[in-house]
Amino acid sequence: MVQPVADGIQTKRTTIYDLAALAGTSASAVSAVLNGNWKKRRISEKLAERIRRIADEQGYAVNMQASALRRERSRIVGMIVPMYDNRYFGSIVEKFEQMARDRGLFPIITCTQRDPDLEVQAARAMLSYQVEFIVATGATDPDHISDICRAAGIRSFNLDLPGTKAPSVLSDNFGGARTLTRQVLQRNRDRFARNEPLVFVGGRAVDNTAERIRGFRAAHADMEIAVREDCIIACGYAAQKAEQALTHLYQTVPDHPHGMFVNSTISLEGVLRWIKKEQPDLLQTAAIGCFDFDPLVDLLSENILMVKQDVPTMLDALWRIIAENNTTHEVVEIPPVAAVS
Amino acid sequence: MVQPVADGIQTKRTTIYDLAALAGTSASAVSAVLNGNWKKRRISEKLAERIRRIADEQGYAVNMQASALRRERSRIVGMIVPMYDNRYFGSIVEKFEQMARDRGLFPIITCTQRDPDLEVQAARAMLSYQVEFIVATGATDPDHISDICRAAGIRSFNLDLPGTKAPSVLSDNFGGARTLTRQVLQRNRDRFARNEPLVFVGGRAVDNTAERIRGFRAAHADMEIAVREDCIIACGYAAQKAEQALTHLYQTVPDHPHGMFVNSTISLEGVLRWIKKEQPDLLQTAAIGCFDFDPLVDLLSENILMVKQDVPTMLDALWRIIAENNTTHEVVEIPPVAAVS
DNA sequence: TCGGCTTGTGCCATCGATTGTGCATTGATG
DNA sequence: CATCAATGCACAATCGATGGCACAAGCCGA
Repeated sequence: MVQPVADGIQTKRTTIYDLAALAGTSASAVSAVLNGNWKKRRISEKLAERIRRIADEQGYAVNMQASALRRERSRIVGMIVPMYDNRYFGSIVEKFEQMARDRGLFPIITCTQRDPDLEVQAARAMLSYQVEFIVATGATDPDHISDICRAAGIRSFNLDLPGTKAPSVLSDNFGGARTLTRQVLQRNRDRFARNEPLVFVGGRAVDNTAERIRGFRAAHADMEIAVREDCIIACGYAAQKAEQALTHLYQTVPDHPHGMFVNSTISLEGVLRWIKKEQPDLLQTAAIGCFDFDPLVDLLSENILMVKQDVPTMLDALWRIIAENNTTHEVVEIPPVAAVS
Repeated sequence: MVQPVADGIQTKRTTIYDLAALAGTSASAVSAVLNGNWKKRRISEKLAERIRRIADEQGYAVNMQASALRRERSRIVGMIVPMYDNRYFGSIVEKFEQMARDRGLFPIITCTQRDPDLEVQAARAMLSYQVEFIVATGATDPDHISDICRAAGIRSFNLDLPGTKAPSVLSDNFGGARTLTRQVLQRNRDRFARNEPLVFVGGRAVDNTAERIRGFRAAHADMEIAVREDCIIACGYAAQKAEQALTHLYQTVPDHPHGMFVNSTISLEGVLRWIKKEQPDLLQTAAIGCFDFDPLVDLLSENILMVKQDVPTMLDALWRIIAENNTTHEVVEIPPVAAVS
């Protein structure tokens, strides 16, 4: 079983059979010792120790493919994420990975560029690798992913954007948007003597944006300011879309307001590009709100208020639901941490 | 073989044996048809079509665990990344995933928090899942990862930070730092009438930071400005470290310069926090350079110049080396795109 | 009509790890 | 000394997909 060695590189990996031969015992003993249930199999401490030593010397690592096949349990868990272009998804991924590892699971994460086809393709690939469940984060079509998972008999969960066919954990978009909008309106009134509504930019009308717009409206009502219906622009998240939308707005709606509610940091990028090009002093004459947090923005600008979604609490809730294992499709809403700046 | 169904969820996945039974044929025919080499096995178009239809109806997905075990080829490729707290690593991961998928490979990526132990643990886990190679990006100890991979007989590659035991692709840190430093020195001279050296903040002396410091020195020499050796502070990348370092510098070195070379966007975060707290008008009286690019910073500040590392070209080079399959441990240096702002 | 060739399929061993089962020892007890 | 339980371990089947090989059926020319 021991293989030829070329240039210090083994052409073949060490298996439990190799270790068994080296230790003068059987593969089943090796397996039992190395995966920890050797006491159940009444293997002597002496043999266990010898096997462990030899495994160590050989730098043995289980073949998880074989293990998973036999156990019918892969210990792999999957997460689908839209993009890595912002701190929000970045921190979700970092935390998810860590929490998976803490539970002895192996996380595989893939970003799908907000592309529904890629999402489906990624989910199918994960199923082929026998993931134990899939978390669809900010998916464009969460229910489709749930359907695919259900057909394969594995669970799925939604994060950041809700679906109707799996449990969902998301921010309190209504509350967060309401608070943020109120703070921006207030600052425009106090600091810039602007008693006008805000422009709403970014996001897709079909997803959490609807709830945020509801919060946006509620805040205007709270402050007794009339919402400008023609200035609510759910143009998608991409920076360029936001930039174009504002260019268009300023060309076609002469009496538009100046403050803004921007629906993500990536949309904010487009907004800032537009500001730099077309309204370079806007940030000195009006406040902007951004639903999502970026520390660099926070440190560089006085007049951009942000809400920070509470990633740790969201992921705690997610893993609690994963552990619970019941079949209700509950929706858990987590309040954002706070609006800052 | 067909399993009981509960609540619309199959408790057991469909296998090629199930499909074979449904199609009235053998598992080997199903396998051959579904993985595309049915022509070699002279399976009739008619049977192939029937099998494909049934597989489709059943929503069949191969068990990659079984397939990989048998083929002795997982089609999984691994990448290790420090953190997701900046756009640079984010774009590396996005691009790597896409390029892996384009090649029919399944990427698994894990972030290791700049923790050497986690890096090793992650590499071992990937090896257990039989990855075909590992790319260590910005690793704190690339050679250790190379050693582990070599012991398992699989290839490894270094990205962003070089190692001596595997091919490496990285930015031209010397050239990039030299250009950036020169531009910042120039701007300090032109715009702020400061003819003084820069403070260097962030990074670890053992890694690419050394080359950047070399470029930093060269630029000072180019401009005939003496480097302040007591103001070169490779305090690590973490934001807090940079913040503390500057606090300490301003307390203990009274005649320090004011412009800065900051070694990453995450260090910049600490620098900006410190500026906001302790020197709120610094950005109006001195220019800062940052080795790494963040579009939001670019749009919000006039006086922060940045270099953008050329991720697409770096990854093209990486995959070229991966495809080449030769054993030299070459180091490829890619010039950054440009300094902007 | 018979051997030889092509075509189309099925059988079975195999990948490496896991686990139910069974079989020797050993020591204790009557 | 016989009996029995406890102890320590090995054997072999199994997970699902793959691919070498054998084999049957059909066809052709001699």
